[in-house]
This record gives sequence, C-alpha cells and structure tokens, in this order.
Amino acid sequence: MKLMSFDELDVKILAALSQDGRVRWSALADRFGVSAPAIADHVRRLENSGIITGYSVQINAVAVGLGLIAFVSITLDHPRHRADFLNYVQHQAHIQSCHHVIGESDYLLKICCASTADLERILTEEIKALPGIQQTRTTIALSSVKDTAALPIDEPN
Amino acid sequence: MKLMSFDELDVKILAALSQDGRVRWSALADRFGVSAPAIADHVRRLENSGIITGYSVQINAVAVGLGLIAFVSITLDHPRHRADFLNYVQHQAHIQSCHHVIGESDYLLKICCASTADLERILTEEIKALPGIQQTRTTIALSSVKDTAALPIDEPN
DNA sequence: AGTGAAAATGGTTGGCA
DNA sequence: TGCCAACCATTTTCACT
Repeated sequence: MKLMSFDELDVKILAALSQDGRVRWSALADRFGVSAPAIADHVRRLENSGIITGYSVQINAVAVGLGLIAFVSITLDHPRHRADFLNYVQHQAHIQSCHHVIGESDYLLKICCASTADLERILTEEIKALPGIQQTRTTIALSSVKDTAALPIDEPN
Repeated sequence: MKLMSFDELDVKILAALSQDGRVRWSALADRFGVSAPAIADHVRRLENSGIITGYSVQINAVAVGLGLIAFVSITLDHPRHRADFLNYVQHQAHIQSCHHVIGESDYLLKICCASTADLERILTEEIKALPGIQQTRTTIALSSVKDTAALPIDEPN
C-alpha cells in the first residue's frame, strides 16, 4: 500500500463506481473518453494503493427481513475490557458499525436485525453479558430516511 | 417490484455478492455447482424484485481525505419543517445516513467530511440555518472500529 | 428452473507512441 | 501513462429438458 496521488480520472472513476460498482470498464472508457485498458489501469492502481478496498452489493434490508435498526451507546467501565469488546464487535455480522466516540459514552454501535425480539436477545444475551459493560443506551430507528455508505465524492466535469 | 420467495441459492448469492460485488457469474456457478446462466437468472430476479438495489465500490475514507465522521442528533420544533429537512438530507452527499429515531431526539444523522473546519461549516451554515431546528447535539468519532453496510446474511452450507 | 453450446460482448496482454 | 489490436474470458441468448 503505497502513497498515491489521484488525478481527475481517478475521482471520476470513484464517483462512477460508487453509483454502479459493476459498471464495465468499456462503459467508463466511453463515458470519459479514454480506452478500456486505461480505466482498468487506474482501477488496479486504486485497488493496489488501498483506496478501493472492495466491492459489494446493496440489498434492501426490509425485503430480506432485516428491517430493524438500532443504535446502542456503550460505556466501558475499564480499558482492560476493550480488547474483548472489540473482538466481539468484529465477529458479529449484525453489528454494522462501531465508532469510538467522544462525549457521554465510549462507543456507538449500529445494529441491524430482524425484530425487537432479536434485538432484545442481542442486548441482553450478548452485549450486556460482555465483561466490563458499564452502561448501554439503545435507540430504535422508526425509519431510515437515508442510509448509504457512499462517500461525498463529486464527479468532476 | 413483485413479491418473491428466495431459496437457498439466492441467499448464497447475496452472501457472496456482499463480499465481492464484482464476482463473475461463472465463478459463483463453479462455487455453487450450477451453470452461469442459472446464476445470472437468480441475480436478475433479485434485481427485478427490488431485493438487490445496486452495486457499489468500497472506498477507504481516510485515504481520500474524508476521515472525519460525526453523529448529529436533531430535534425539530414543528412537523411543518419536516419536508424541508428531509429534502436537505437527501441532497447532501456528506450526510451518509439519517434515521428517524424514537427517544430524546427526532433524527440521527451520520456525517462524513474532511475536517473539523468542514464539519463546523456544515453544522453552522447548513444544519443550524435550516428552519425549525430546535436542538442539535454533535458527537465526533475518534475512530471507526467497524463500518460496513453489509447485512447479516450468512452463507448456508 | 436449469442446462449446454453458440453468438456477442467485454477484459487483458503486449508492443508502441 | 495511454492507445491499439489481437487474444482470451465471460455473459447472454436460445432451444431443450
């Protein structure tokens, strides 16, 4: 993973791939007025430099029965419990994100699950059963106005 | 967008595409013991039924200078201002998510930006300038332990 | 639904500007 | 770095089960 400077074409490619991660190199080549191998070169470089970390599909969570989103603020009572906690977080697929935050609590988790019963199990049997959890505060989302992982990268002209 | 039941192969495909959104149909065909057209058929059906909503690239936010994440809780002082607020949220690329929540505040935003100066501008010039914002509370993320959009879909055996 | 083979499209490699 | 052209791989279509 080496340092890299990106040019305008790289930014255009990142913006385009954010919208359609399976777009053909040839389509981008036509759109940006270069050849397909040129696009492939840029993409390879973005991948090798660690700027592009992967590709994924976007799935309608409600349609697959995973429509409940909850945010859980967690305060740990001692730094000694941090490693176990982080290990737990990394291994649970229903924990979509975990941010170390500054302020009232230590960590903010976003949990994606099927139902309130499911959430209840995660909170009581998993999270509160971990060592060193001093306090949790759970906020349930009534609806998702917007929920994307896309970065604010604008396509240059 | 019609109702659809999914079988085991669909679940396998969704799990595989979550890990690699650009994987070749032929590779999935080999892995799951079916033909490439069979994979293509399933994927097309998942797309047409609205279960797959798109594909995207995963980008290292820090590497492109967008390493500051903040969570902003917002309380609106009157439902009349809701439409304007939601419209604002939809049109700002740096607002990655907005959930209508139950509890102390009305909405929880996740903001992705370049710096504290950038965040300051967003908060004071954009958000607090909107009509009907009664209260905001901002939490800055020190680090992201985990941050994925992947749904908890396990690959069946 | 799924298959297999043919036709079409797209990707990759290597020589060169 | 980028292009072109040829070669190779993949996707798509279609008749059939």
